[in-house]
Amino acid sequence: MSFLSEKECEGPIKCPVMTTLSVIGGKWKPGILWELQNNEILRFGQLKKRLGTITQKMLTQQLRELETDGIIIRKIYPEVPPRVEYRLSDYGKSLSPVLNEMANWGTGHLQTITSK
Amino acid sequence: MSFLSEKECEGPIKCPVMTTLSVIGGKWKPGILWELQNNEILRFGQLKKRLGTITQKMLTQQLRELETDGIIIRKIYPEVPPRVEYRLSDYGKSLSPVLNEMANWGTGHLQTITSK
DNA sequence: TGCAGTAGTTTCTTTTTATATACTAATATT
DNA sequence: AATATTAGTATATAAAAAGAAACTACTGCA
Repeated sequence: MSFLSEKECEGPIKCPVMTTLSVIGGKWKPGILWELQNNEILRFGQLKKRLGTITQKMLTQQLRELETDGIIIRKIYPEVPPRVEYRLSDYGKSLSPVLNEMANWGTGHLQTITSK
Repeated sequence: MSFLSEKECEGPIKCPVMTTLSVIGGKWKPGILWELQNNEILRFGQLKKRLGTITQKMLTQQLRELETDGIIIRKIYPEVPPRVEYRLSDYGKSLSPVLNEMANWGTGHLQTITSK
């Protein structure tokens, strides 16, 4: 009937929806996840190009957070010039139903608001 | 295979995940939606009490945004002292699969991070 | 010697979000 | 006449998120 228990959304106890938001929220994370969902492996520069207007600082920062949360895997090749590859972890792949639902609803909502 | 098309996440075209985020994101909206999902009808003051530490300004602001997006319905009773009731619209109820997935994943994630 | 290439880091500024606090209106109750 | 009640507004402030721009390291190549 409900999607979370009363206690989980009260007082100092964390609401699980907000927990999810803390992992995939923000301006760039959805785009990063989307790219990694579609491409399996991407280097830093490729990711940056695909995201278009993101700054290096933001990309690094968001990637680090996703890595810390166990969503993505960062693989460094000790070469010069440097090469770093990013991919979704298995845990990160477990987000796909969430992202799917969000994307579906968002697509419908976009139609709703642009057609009236 | 994928949850959104390439174009939908590029350039000036809006990413549908971010569209959804723009409606349900932020610090207080998940909590508001959760309360209205569980209680059907709530007055301003009841909502405020349940959310604990939210300020009146933020509550008003977030409620107005949800109303503008068609997610909730605001019913004013011309009484003194004033009475205003909030409830989810049918459109707002269409968010429940999204919130469900988010809550499920968030619950699992909370366990993951607190058990290690 | 000096430049290209990659994946960053650092510092500073701007923008966006959120908070704190005080104030209002209209009536009923004390 | 003062006070409580409810759902807000208004104004100012603080904190968080994002952006801009410059800088670094290491090596190969011209």
